[in-house]
Amino acid sequence: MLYSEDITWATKGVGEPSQSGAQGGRGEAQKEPEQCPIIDSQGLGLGTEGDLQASLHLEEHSLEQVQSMVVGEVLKDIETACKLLNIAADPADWSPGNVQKWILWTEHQYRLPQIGKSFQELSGKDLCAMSEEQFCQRSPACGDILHAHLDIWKSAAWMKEKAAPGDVRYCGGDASWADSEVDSSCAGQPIHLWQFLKELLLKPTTILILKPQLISGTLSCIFKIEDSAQVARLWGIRKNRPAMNYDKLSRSIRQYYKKGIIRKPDISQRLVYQFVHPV
DNA sequence: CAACAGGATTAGT
DNA sequence: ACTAATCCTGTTG
Repeated sequence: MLYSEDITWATKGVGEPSQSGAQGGRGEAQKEPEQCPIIDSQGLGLGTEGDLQASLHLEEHSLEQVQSMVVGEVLKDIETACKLLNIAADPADWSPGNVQKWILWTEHQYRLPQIGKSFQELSGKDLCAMSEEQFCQRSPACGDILHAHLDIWKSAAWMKEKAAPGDVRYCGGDASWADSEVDSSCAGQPIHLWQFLKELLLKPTTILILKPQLISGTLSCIFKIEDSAQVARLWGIRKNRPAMNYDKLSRSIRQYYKKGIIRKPDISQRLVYQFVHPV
């Protein structure tokens, strides 16, 4: 269902806005399935019918690969957004406040024109029941786009429910995954502190917590270090630096000030920092 | 006292 | 060259 819409949305939306930090290390993990250049479609093939069928089959196969990859990316993005905004994955569970957050977030992520308060007072269920026309009525500028985004969230929730009804996720204690660091971002290259912090933010832990706030219409990426000693310990483990402590770690964070990666929020508080570029 | 700011030096890549 | 580790002096709540 609505795959074609998903794909067009994804190619328009997903790739572009990942200018987070310096080199947002996200896409490197899975390489794109071999790009077969012009050769396949014209140069060699098209002799016999068998060849043609084979190449068609190949194309279909790689299309499937691309599709599942894109779906995976979309699900990951949704999961990230849920954690950042502290909202449920299923739009049907949203309160009016959640709806407001989601709209602001989507608006911000995809550089949509400002919508204002035209969706206020609507619950997630209300939102889900609305047609594209009704969306456009409330927001002529980008109602269609918002509707499409919501559709993706809806089908993602639907897929999730179908795939894992009794989904018992990692409910274990905090540091269980940390010591057996088998993390995704193992590109081999040294891990940057800011990457490590972002990683920690998106994990189910209370060592480091996000406090997404709406500041002048945009979402800021403010976080609080709840356990400085623990953060330093984990960082020391990751970098194989047993003598690491928060004093030294925070010095490294401070180095980010002039690089424009992390800063202190406007109202400076102890152990609270802010990523300059929102997610 | 622990967090914070930032200079200087060294280490590791 | 760059990032981070280490060490340090001084400030602040």
